[in-house]
Amino acid sequence: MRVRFAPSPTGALHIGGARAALYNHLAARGAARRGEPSQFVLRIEDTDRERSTPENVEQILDALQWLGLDWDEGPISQVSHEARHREVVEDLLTRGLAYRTTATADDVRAYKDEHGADKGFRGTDQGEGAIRLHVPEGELVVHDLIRGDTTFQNVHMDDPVIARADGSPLYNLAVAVDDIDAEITHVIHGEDHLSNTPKQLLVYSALGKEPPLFAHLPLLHGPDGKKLSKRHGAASVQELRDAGYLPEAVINYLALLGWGDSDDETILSREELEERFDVGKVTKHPARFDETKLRWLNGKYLRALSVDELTDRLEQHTGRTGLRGAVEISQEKISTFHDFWPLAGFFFDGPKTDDQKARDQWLDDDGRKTLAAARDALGVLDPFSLEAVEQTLRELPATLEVKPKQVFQPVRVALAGTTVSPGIFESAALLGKDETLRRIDAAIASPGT
RNA sequence: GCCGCCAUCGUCUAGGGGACUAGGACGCUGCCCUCUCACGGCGGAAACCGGGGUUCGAAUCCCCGUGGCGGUACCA
Repeated sequence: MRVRFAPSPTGALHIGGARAALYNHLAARGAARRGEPSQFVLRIEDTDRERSTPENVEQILDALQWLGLDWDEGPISQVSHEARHREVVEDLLTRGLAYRTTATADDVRAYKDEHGADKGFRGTDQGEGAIRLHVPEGELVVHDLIRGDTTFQNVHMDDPVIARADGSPLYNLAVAVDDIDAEITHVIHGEDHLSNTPKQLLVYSALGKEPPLFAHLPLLHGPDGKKLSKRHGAASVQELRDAGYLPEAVINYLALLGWGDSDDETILSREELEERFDVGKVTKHPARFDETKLRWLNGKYLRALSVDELTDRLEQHTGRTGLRGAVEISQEKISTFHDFWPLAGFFFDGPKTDDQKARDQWLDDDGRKTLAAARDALGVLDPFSLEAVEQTLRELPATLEVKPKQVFQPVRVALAGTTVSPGIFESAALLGKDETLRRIDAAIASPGT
């Protein structure tokens, strides 16, 4: 099996593109596991000279690497094959299968007004202008692994332009030729290409080649059911990375977005995905990209990481060091990298100052009295260990004849400046005796209302 | 307009004529755990787009309708 991912470098790697890449990759690696020699080819579809830039290519390669989607061949620039494409075009011209015409899009429209909207444009050779392929009579059948056969009546198809007036090849010609030359066996790509496929079939048949197997993946939509785009938040792989997601979670989520097998497992390793994935079982309908489930999945993967591993990644993501202690006691409370700092930043930046409500509620007169008692009890501890802190604070409610919460929350607000934090004993132990006492003193000195 | 694809809980899906009182997951929700928030555990509500067929029997097959989406470039 030989598959390819062929993005056009017109921007960042879109999530839909990443999913297409993943499905190709899983298909190839899965087949390889079953003993079938398989390759995943990366080709850059850069024949659109206006929009294709080296920066965009770089972005796409970065994103694929981040996701762990490695390729066996490439990246191959489609433009680098231009000579070959021109040669094919010449050949088709010589054999009378293609012709030159100066007809423009407007002319095509005019032709249809005259011949009926359901009659495709048919031109004649004018010796100059763009190069179009003659569409024969009959019908073309796309054999699709996901949706079965789709039949297109040739009369509806305009003679497709395969090269510009200057001879530069266009997408439908270049794709087919490159897939033939690269001996691609399975073309797995977006459903937006479904209506292009008959045109490519024409090229295959003009060249006397057997077409590959096709699989047209349904498109991805945003939460509102509209085509996924920037305004839905994260729409590209780099945005997901920046938002603090783990690549392994993104892979798992994407794999299950539009595909599922009879097994009800949700958490699937790369290996399991490769073993189980079957492109024929991809759903036929579009799927909505919903970040909620990705968040949950990401939390699962995050918690499965060792403290060292998570610390390492978090330090890379935040550019800070010395996070291990805070990471250890925050791990079960965060779902993405981005959740970390809002939760644990107070260890490093001091208590939060933007939660007046918490101060008002817990640092009132009663609260500060409790804090004073806590300060006295903690002040004599030596060593200031987690066990000692916990034992000391746990004894306080009974001594003061108040509810546990009335001790723990004021302490929490004193240390963190807010009512949400990692465990209070762990937090105090991590801050250490001096800092803990300093923060409690500060809270007693500057009360709420 | 024309061509084409699609349609199961709010979301992602399982289902390929009887095993369906339609299963799982996220989310929502009740309880438990509990120093906050989470995590975790145990429950709950929640769907076959509509109408015709075919059949002893349809979520599953066919037709029509409706709705969504894609294409309709000398873009990819």
